[in-house]
Amino acid sequence: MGRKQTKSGKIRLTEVAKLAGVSPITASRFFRNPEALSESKRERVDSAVKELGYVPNLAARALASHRTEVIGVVIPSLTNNVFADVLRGIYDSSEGSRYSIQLANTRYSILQEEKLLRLFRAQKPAGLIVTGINQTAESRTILESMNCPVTQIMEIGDSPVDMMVGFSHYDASFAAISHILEQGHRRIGFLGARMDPRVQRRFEGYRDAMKAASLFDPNLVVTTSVPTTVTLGGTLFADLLARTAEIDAVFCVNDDLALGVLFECQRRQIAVPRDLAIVGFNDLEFMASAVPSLTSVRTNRYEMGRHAVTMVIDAIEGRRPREPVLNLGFQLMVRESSMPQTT
Amino acid sequence: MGRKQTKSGKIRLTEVAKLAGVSPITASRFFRNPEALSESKRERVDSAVKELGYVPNLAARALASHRTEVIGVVIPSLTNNVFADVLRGIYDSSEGSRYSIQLANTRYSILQEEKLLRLFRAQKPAGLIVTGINQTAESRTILESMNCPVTQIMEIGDSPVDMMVGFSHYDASFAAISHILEQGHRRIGFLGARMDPRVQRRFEGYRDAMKAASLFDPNLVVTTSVPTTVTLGGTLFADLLARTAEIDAVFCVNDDLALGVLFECQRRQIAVPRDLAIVGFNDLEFMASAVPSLTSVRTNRYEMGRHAVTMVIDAIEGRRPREPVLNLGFQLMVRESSMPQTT
DNA sequence: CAATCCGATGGTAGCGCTGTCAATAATTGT
DNA sequence: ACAATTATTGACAGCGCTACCATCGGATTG
Repeated sequence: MGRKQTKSGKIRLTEVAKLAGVSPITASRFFRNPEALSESKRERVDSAVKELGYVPNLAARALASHRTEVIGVVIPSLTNNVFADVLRGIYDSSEGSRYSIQLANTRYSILQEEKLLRLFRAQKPAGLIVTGINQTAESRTILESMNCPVTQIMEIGDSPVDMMVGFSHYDASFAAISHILEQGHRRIGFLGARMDPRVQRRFEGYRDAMKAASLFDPNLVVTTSVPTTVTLGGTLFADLLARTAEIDAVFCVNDDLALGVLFECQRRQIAVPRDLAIVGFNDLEFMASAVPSLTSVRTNRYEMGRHAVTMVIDAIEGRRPREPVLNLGFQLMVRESSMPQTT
Repeated sequence: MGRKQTKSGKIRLTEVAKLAGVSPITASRFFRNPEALSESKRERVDSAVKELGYVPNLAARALASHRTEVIGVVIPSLTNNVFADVLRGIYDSSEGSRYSIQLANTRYSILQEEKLLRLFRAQKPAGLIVTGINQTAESRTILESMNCPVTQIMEIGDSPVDMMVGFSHYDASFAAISHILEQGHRRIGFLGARMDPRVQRRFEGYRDAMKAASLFDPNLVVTTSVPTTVTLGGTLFADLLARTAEIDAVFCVNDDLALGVLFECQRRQIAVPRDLAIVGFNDLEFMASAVPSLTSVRTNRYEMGRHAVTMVIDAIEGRRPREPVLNLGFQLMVRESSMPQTT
């Protein structure tokens, strides 16, 4: 790391420049555009930086350049496992770049989102990653006025603000229901909690797949605006059973609910999959090791985070993608809970 | 929000001051120390700010004041549910304050931690929150040279760098084992994954409780450095069974492992709690709704996050706590998995 | 060989705010 | 009533960096 700054005090770019025998502005260019320097100067500055242990003052840089090296990330929840994976992808791929991540949590409130976006605008971020495609008109206006690359994540749709990485929740849900139907089930319940826009789209996939088979029945649908928990899965399932006794299968909008349903089945001695098939969504890790193992829809959350950051950074640096919308797809992970019963 | 800045361009503090009929420095003080202004000026500046929709330039502020309004947070994992709760507490209580959170992830590497702390030091944060008490000597030196309040979270110990919020993993674990022993179990297995310092301390609590009862046996201990998953819980349990057939109970260092053990028991037709008691750690939400419901040690993670931020902000603003170490304790949540069998 | 262009470098002038300290006004004590 | 004290306020001078434009050889061109 080179010799630490001694009593002399602050190491500024000027000091580096002096030691390297160049002008401060040349030293500055060393950081921002090293290719513009001649080989010799580049090396001289480089060794001066190391020698002095120089660390750039980000505030000064931001003030002078009217830009920051911050990528804002707006997500609706910190607790939801789904976002943990996305965040990991985001932090992993921001590491090693010059950009730092600034996280903000809307708690599923679009008004809070507006407020946060306004805050971000004031800080002039280099780029922005926002969750979903259902911003308010005002939020969209803010995003468009930001003058920086924006990536919407978690889902895809027409009319991106700028770029998008995600997958179709509708298609994923439709595929899951098709699979359940193929197993011969007719009465497929739908369990939904916190009906945010993406969950809403999963419902639409369910509804359309059921309607296509002429099997849609509103009595099969149980939803709530309450946030998801495992316990809630059991509760919703109990509600469903209370409403209609004949149930072949249950599609849960996420894996926590599915696990809750499994536990409730165990409590009620309902054999899975013999008496009831269960399918979840997201494919959290525990789904594979439950007994019976639980079918789910795998989504590429970590990759979503990684791509979002890469796309934003590329765009900041002028490398715009050919296609602004990146569909990461999904995979149906068929497991025991929805398979023809074995043994 | 007042009239937006029109074509006129940038709204600087100078513009606000002009409109309010005061000097720029007075307007500046309006933000940093409003009580120092006379009632009348304060109102005049306040309405000028609203009138113009003024937003302070944080970079300029940081450059001039040699400080930022950033609280750095260093955690070892983004995926671990435990930290999700802590983070929620942190973000919740930083909201509404002037401070913003800068998150960094060490991935359980103490070298990475050193590197991140060095990075933070360069940015002169207003305060810092770091996980655990096992920093390297170098990390401690960096922390001490930071010249800002530091709170260590997740556990407590002697010799805080500055402040601490957490609980004793040793005591919590000891209490859990004592409870299992009280149920009459003698052969209590220990299952541990990713043996980070806090998990290590849980092991020590287990070991000492077992030794006190003259029941400690190294064959009962199965650990790995692999990160925790539910599936891993099953695997470790299988390993334990392969090693010693006689097992009364299993203590898992976290709830994911405990759930994995439960699933493995279901696979092997081992009745819980009749044939085996299971106790986890953290008390994640699903523990209460598993079948049978699973005993765990509840920790106050959200509160830990909240307190950490509050303590740091208070310290930044000169309100130092009387006691630098805050013990948030734990509660043993006794459930079916460790109770005398019913029915 | 002058005209042109280009890559590499430097000088000047702030970016928008606050630390420091001095200056002024208001208040108090004796 | 007058000095001493305490609240308010302001002037000045940067903080450390980069945008912008100017400069200056040297390569390219017809």
